[in-house]
Amino acid sequence: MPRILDSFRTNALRFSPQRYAVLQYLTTHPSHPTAEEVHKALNRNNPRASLATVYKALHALAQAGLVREVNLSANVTRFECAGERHHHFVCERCTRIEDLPWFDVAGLAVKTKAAPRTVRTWELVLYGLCESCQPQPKEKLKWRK
Amino acid sequence: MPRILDSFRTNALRFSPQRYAVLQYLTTHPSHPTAEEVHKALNRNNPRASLATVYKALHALAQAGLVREVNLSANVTRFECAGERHHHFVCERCTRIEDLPWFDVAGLAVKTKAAPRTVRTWELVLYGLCESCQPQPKEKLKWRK
DNA sequence: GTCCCTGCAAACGGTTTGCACCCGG
DNA sequence: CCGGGTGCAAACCGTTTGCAGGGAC
Repeated sequence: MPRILDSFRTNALRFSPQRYAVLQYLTTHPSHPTAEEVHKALNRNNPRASLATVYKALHALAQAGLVREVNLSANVTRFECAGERHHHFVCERCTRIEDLPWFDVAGLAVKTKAAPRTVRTWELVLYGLCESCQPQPKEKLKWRK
Repeated sequence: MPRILDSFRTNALRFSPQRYAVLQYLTTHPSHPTAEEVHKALNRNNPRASLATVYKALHALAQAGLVREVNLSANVTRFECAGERHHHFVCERCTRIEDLPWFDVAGLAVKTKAAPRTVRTWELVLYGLCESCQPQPKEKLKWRK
C-alpha cells in the first residue's frame, strides 16, 4: 500500500514497521478499535508491537494528523483513520460504532443559538439500533426480499 | 430545599445527608464538576463525604435519574443534574463547559441519512470560544458598552 | 556518534470494590 | 436483628513514563 507509505513521507513522521502496521490496521479495520485491540491484532501477525509501542505509535500518528482519537464512552479511547470528517452512530444493542456522513449541523441556526460564543467545530453522535439490530417484523414478510 | 427532598421521595432513592449534599451541590453548581471536585467542595462544609461515598452517591443518583454523566474528555467523568435535555459547548481556551438549548438536530433529515438505522437520541457538542474568551477587537471600542 | 524507536516494567490517576462499622426501623 | 449507607484502604485497569538496548543514518 504505497498510499500509506506516502503519508509517512508527507507528514514528517518517521517510518517504522510498527507504525506502519498500526496505521495499516486502522485503514483496513474501520471499527474504531481500542489500543488493546490493535495490540492484540498486531501480535497475531508480524510485526509485533508491545502495548506501549502501540500507544506511542497511535499518538505519533495522531500528532501527524493521520489518526483521530474517538472518545465516546468514558474510560476507553478508540482510534480511527483521519479521513473525511464524519459523525458517529452508536448501536445501543451491539455497541458497534459506525460512521455517518458529515452534516452541516452548525449551519442550521445552531451558530446563532450558541451566540455570543464562537463555534469552530462540533461533534454529533447518534444513538439507536444499527441495521442488523433492527427489531424484526414478527414473521410475515420474513422471506420477502 | 424541599424540591430536592421531593426528588428522593419520588425516585425510590433512600435519603442520606451525603446524597442530599451531592445533589444539592450539583443543583447549585451547573459547572459539570468531576467527582473529585464534588468531593473537595463537600469536605469544606458539612456533611463530609469520602471520595468513595461521593462516587456511590453519584451513581445512585444517576441510577435514579436525578443526575447525568457527561463524558466529553476521555479520562474523566463529569456530572450534572438531569434537568431538561440540552447540548454542550466546550470552550477550547478555558475548557469551560456550558449548556446550550436543545436542538432537534435529528429531525433535520439526519434521520433519513442515518437510515436504515433507527435513531433514538443524539448528542451534539460544539467546540469554540466562550463569550469571555472571544478575541478582543484590538483597542478601539474597548470602553464602549 | 546521534537520533529516536522499541519493549519492559513500574508508575499513574480516576474509579471501583471489599469489608468492617454503624445507624434507623 | 436487618438492610443498607459510610469510610478506609486496597484493588483495578487503561494509559503513561523511565530507561536500557539497538538500528538507521
